[in-house]
Amino acid sequence: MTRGRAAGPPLTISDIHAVVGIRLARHDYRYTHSRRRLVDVIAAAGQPVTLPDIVAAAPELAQSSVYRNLDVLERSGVVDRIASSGDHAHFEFAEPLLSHHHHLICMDCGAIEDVQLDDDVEELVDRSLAEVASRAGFTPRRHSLDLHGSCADCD
Amino acid sequence: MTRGRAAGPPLTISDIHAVVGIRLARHDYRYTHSRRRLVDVIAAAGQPVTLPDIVAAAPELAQSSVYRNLDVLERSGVVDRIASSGDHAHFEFAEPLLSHHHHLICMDCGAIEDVQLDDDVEELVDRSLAEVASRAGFTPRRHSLDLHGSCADCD
DNA sequence: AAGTATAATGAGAACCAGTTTCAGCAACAA
DNA sequence: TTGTTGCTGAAACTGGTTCTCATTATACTT
Repeated sequence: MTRGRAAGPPLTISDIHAVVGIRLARHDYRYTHSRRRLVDVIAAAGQPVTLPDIVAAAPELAQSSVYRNLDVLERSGVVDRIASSGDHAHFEFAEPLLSHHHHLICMDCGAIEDVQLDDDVEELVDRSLAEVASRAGFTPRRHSLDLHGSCADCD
Repeated sequence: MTRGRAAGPPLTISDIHAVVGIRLARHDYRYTHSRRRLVDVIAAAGQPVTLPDIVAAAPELAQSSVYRNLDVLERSGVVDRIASSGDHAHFEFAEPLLSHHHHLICMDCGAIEDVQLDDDVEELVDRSLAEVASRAGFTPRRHSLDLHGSCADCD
C-alpha cells in the first residue's frame, strides 16, 4: 500500500489544477468552469468539507452539479468521500494531492480534522493489515484510521 | 484507551443478555421482549448487520421499533453504528461485549467483516493517536481502523 | 391484585441527504 | 460554424432513517 505524497512543501493551487486536469482527462471527463471552482473551494478549505460548506463558499454552484461533480472527482481519484455518522458526507483531496493522514472526528459537532502519524506507525499498521487481509482473501485498497471523540471547541 | 474484553471464550447469549440488561437499566431503559429479540438477532449474526438483515431474521419486529431500539442500544453503549458509504448503516455489539477489533469493508458489495490485530500494533496505534489528539486539544473516545477493498466473493 | 404512571410499540407519515431527469448550454473537433 | 457530445441547473424523485400518535406493555404503588 502506498503512503501518498511525502510530507513537504504543499502543492500550489496551479499544481492541483494541473493534476486534477490530467486525472479527469484520463477518465474522459472535461475540466469545466464549475469543476475548477469546486476544486478551488476544496483547496481553500484545507480541511474535509460537506456540501453545505461548498455551496456556502460558492453559492453560484448548483447543489445537483456539486454532488455530480464530487462523484466525478471521486471516480477520477481526485477526492475521497469520508463516511461519518453525521448528517452530511465529508470530501477532501485524495492521496497524491494530500499526503497520507488520518482524522479526528468530533462526535458532538461532526467536524473532521486531518492529522498525520509517524512513518514507523504507518508501516506497522500497513504490514499488520496486509497480513490480516490476505488471511481473509481480501484485496486491500486503502485504510482509514479515525479517532472519534470531542474536539477542543466542544469539550 | 481501553482495549475492550481480552480475547477468550466468547460470551454466551445469557451473559450478553445480562450485560445488556444492566446497561439498559443504568440508563433507565426497560429490557423488553422486542429488545431481547433484537439482541438475539445481532448475537446470532456474529457479524455487523443492517436493518434488512435484522427484519429478515425476525420479521415480527417492526422496522420503526428496530431503528428506535438500535438507537436506545447505542445510547446505552450496547451497540456501535458503523459508518459506511453503503446504503444501510451496520450495527454490532460495542466493545465490552465484543473484543476490540477492526473491519474489512468491501467497496463492491458493502459487506463488513471483523478482524483483530496484534496487541503490540494496537498499543502503538493507541499511543500514537493519544499523542496527536492531545496536541490538537482533542479528547479521544475510541478509534476505528478499517480496511477498504474487495472481499473474497467480489474479487 | 387492582390501579396508576410512564415507557414502549407499530403503522404510517414525514424528513432530508443525495440522485435523477430533461431541456438548454458549453466545450471540443472537423 | 456546424455538429456532436458532454455538462449544467432547477426541480422532481428516491429511499434510508426518524417522527407521530393512538394503543399496549411494563413496573411501581397501595
